[in-house]
Amino acid sequence: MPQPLPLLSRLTLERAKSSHDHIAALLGMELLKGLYPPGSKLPPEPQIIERFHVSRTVIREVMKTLAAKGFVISKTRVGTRVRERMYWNYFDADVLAWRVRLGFDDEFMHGLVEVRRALEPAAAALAAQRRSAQDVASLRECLKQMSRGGHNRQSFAEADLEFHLVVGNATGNPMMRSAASVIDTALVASFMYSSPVDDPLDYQATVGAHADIVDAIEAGDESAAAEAMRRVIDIGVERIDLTRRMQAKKR
Amino acid sequence: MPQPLPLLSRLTLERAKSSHDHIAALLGMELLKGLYPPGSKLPPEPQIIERFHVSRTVIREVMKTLAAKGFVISKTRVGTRVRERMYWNYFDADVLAWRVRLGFDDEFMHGLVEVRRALEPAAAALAAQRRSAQDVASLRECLKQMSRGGHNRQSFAEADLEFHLVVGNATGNPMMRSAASVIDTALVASFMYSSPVDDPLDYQATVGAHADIVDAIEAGDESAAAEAMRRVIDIGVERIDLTRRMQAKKR
DNA sequence: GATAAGTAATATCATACTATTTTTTGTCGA
DNA sequence: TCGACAAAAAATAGTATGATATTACTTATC
Repeated sequence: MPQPLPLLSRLTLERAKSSHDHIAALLGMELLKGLYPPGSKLPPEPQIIERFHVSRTVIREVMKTLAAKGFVISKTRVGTRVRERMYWNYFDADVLAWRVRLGFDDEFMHGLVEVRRALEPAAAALAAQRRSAQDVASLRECLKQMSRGGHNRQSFAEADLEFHLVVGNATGNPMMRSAASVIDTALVASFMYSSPVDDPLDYQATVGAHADIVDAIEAGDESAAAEAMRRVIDIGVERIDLTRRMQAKKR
Repeated sequence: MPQPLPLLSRLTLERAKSSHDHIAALLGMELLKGLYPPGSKLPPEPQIIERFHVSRTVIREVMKTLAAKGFVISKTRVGTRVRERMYWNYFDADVLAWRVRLGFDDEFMHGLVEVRRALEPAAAALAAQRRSAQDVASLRECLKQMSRGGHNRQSFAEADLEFHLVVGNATGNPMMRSAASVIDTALVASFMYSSPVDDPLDYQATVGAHADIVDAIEAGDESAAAEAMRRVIDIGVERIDLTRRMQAKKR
């Protein structure tokens, strides 16, 4: 039987991996950092091989991975060139994981939230429009998981992620599903930074707002579902802003 | 000097390419078609090699590409397994190109439009909030390109795509930029199916609606920009629905 | 049952060879 | 002498092949 899926592990643990994954992440992060500006050429294969002490096979497969994510493009005789940032696929679990590893700065946070505010209320509205009885049952189950006491940051984050994945699924739109999956995984990583479980009031508000979403979806009320989803996102933003201000004061 | 970018060519032409790209597209499309259900295992390497008559190198690089897009995951001794559809990266130029090649059915169209209606008005609003003088100038230039006469489907589609890319760029949000780039490229492929240039009234309405977007962005009016963007999308939807109905009648 | 040996699949390595394009060089004609 | 075209060379990624390493499942052994 297939294993249960490693939900957050990809973003959080990142331990020992294949040399391919290791080097892909390293080069990916260097690209994200802007070490190789768009339009410039990456060093030729032999040089990269030299640098990492691996076989050409590994390097080539890494390049294929980076090319698949829109970062580079290779041409015979010409070399491997970095593409314009516009073509970099930020809607990608690996890319976001690399980005998070680079640091969770304000700019990145806000960009993520902007996308989330655009997509997720729309997803909630679609879910309200098309939800099946099964979807609603799954959401209620998620809610139960979230509201059961005794959560730590990790376990609450997983429950929260699961909730949003189910909403994405209920839209019946594959693109929404895949977007929700990617975005939320990255967002939830922020829970490692500041989490609702640290503050009882925050915790209660978060769970309550999620319950509102379920109610609206069950009732088939699109605009209420979208509105409730917006509230959930905003609560998260406030928490993060608050944490930041407190940390700034401490310094 | 770097070449001008091949905007649509990736989605439309798809000519002779490397065997890697060819096989990646083939397997990617088979996966999209559901030929290998999630959870199942792909045939082992030797069998795939047999099938395509290429070297192991090529097959392995194809697998890395598919893995990078979230379609499969390979493990030593276990084999290559198809992942749940939720993890497939639909926000990807290649994946959308494969999907388009499979056919532009209603369901796909509407899914695309739903995402577009969620993201692009938000992008327009952000652009209105942050636009630079340079952005506005670029948009005006795009508009001029769109409204100059003598367009064929391809050339108008390119001008339209460029417009939306500039809007995405003006948001200053990398995720918005990359999303706009991917989505619009796929959407614009629909212009090969039905284009505003075929009908003078439609053409005029489309250009006019785009002009409204620029005006709103320049004025910094977020909600007007979002609203105008919604109108642009809806005009496109109407055109496509109309084309479909006429084609259905013909049969 | 727990442990160890075997085995089948991908992961990596090493070394060729091929194909494609850019650059250079050479040739011819004006 | 200059310029235009053509042929040759060189550089780089693309493909091919076979060997070894690693890993997780299976079976055998105690």
